[in-house]
Amino acid sequence: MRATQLFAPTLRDAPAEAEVPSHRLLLRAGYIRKLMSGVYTTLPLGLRAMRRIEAIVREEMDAAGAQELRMPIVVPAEPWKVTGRWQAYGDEMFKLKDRHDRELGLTPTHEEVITPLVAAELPSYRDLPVNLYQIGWKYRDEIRPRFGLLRVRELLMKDAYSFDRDEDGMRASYDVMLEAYRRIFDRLGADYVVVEADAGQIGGDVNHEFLASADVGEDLYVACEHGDYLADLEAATPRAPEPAAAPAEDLTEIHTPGAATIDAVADVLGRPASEMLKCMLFDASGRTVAILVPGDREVSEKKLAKLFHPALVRRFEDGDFATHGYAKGYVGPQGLGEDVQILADHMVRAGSNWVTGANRPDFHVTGANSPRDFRVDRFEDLVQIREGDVCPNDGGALRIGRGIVMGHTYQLGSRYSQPLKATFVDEDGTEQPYQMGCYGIGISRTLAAVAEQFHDDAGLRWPRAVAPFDAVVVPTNMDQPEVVEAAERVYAGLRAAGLDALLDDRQATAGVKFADADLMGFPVQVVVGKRGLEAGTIDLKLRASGERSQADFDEAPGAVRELWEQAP
RNA sequence: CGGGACGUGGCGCAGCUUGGUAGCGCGCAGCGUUCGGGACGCUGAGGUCGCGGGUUCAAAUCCCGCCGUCCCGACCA
Repeated sequence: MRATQLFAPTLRDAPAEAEVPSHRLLLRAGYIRKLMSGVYTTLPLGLRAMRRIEAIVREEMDAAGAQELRMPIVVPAEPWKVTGRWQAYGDEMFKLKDRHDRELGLTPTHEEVITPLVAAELPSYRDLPVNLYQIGWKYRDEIRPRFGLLRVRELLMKDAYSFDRDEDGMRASYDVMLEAYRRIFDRLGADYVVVEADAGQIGGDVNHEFLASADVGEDLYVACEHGDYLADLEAATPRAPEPAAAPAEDLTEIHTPGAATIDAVADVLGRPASEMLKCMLFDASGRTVAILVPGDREVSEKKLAKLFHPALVRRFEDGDFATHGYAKGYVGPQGLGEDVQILADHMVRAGSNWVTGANRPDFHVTGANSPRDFRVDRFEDLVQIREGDVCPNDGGALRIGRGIVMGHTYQLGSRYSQPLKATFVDEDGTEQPYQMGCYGIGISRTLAAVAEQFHDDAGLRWPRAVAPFDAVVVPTNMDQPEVVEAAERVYAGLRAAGLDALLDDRQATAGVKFADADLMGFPVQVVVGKRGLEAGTIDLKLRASGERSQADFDEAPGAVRELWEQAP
């Protein structure tokens, strides 16, 4: 490819709207352009890089026994209503109507398409297992698209779906996919972790996320300092501390005027927040629930949502306090009626002689102990995890990291096959729902995630698995025919050596070409100039390390290939 | 949706407080000089100042409404 024929407009200044490195650099280096919020055009360089990723994904999917197909992106509403996701996705799903006023949607994922397809065509246990995948566009009307390709409304995704006869089969298929995913991300050169995660909108029990570690990652995960525990922040469960055995003090009411927050009470009493018992009220589809956590901890509303699913949990608002007659800021678990369910975090077990609300304005109590002064219906994992919490496996300290979700795998079981009545006839003649798994990789996001990990001040510096070109040949003196001619020969030699090279044949100064080469991030730069030619050499630069070297002009292809192989 | 900011040639910005001529850098075109880390000179093209309304003799500038974009929160590949 010649630069004069490549549509790759570079920007000297970063557009003001781009904040994170991947967004800024993909725009500047001419990989993408924005059409509207969360929707991007992929320019030739971006498309090449994405195709490199796709190729690796395809190879590993095929090797793992999955077959590629392609499904529509415009789909009828009905199956989505059957599975409940028409409702569950809500405004996040793009919805439209055709001329007959039929409700249609743009696909956020494809369970509702593939499941009926398989059910109609693979009626026997003899047809199983099967694993089908596609690489295609997904649509999600995100609340807030951001960070360039990292969170968009139109995304390129590889989605695979496995269908098995029973749960053992599903788990086996799942394990095969997990292995394939590891190979994919290893080959991409990305620095990533695999964590147990929250299932979100998709559903199912077991699931894993593949996270590229990155400062701009929106997903928090916890990792044990000893490396034996990894989990998504929302799925992580710290080890519950040992119950404490302090002598119980008397329950005493104290006057705490105006101290309606934990901090205020801690201030008034001169005691740490960890000795307070935070009692938060929630409404779980009409039922009142009290959640107890130590005063220095936050309640994880995601964990609550999961615990109470399918009931909808929401925090009490001012109106709720009023109608139920609770004093906001002064609620304590003592004396709450039987109609109120009281859940406490495991950490509450470890404390005693709590300071908590007295259930009337401007008063708290000290010395509150369970079960003498208040009851706990159930102990659950309810707190938001934080740095330094205790690893459930070995007691090590947990650290919090940030990552970008590149892939997510789920064991769905019959979450979709059941409602969609997708069944096969088993060996014993009975109808059984398929046991499914689904496996996603955000191709466009992965490109951005890799860019987050591989860049410097000068621009992108792709690992060779992703780079749109393996090398760029830069003739420095376009006014000198012998230089141009030599560059052409090197370019031809590289192609003969199996390298996908870009020849920067633009009538531009060397400085411009060097700057663009750095910006675009090709692994190897080959400089052909007058100076070198006189000595019979070319100059090489490894983008990743900035390391420069020389090679004999006559041995250019071999030398470049050798250097390229040293690239990450 | 709640909170914050921004919208002026392709990109980055100034001008707005205190209404009166639309300006700078980069990029783009032509000519010349340069030519191994974003060269230089001269000449030139390019702007409904986001949109609509209002105030005013006069609005990029003041007022109202709308739209768009970005950032912080709840969602996800």
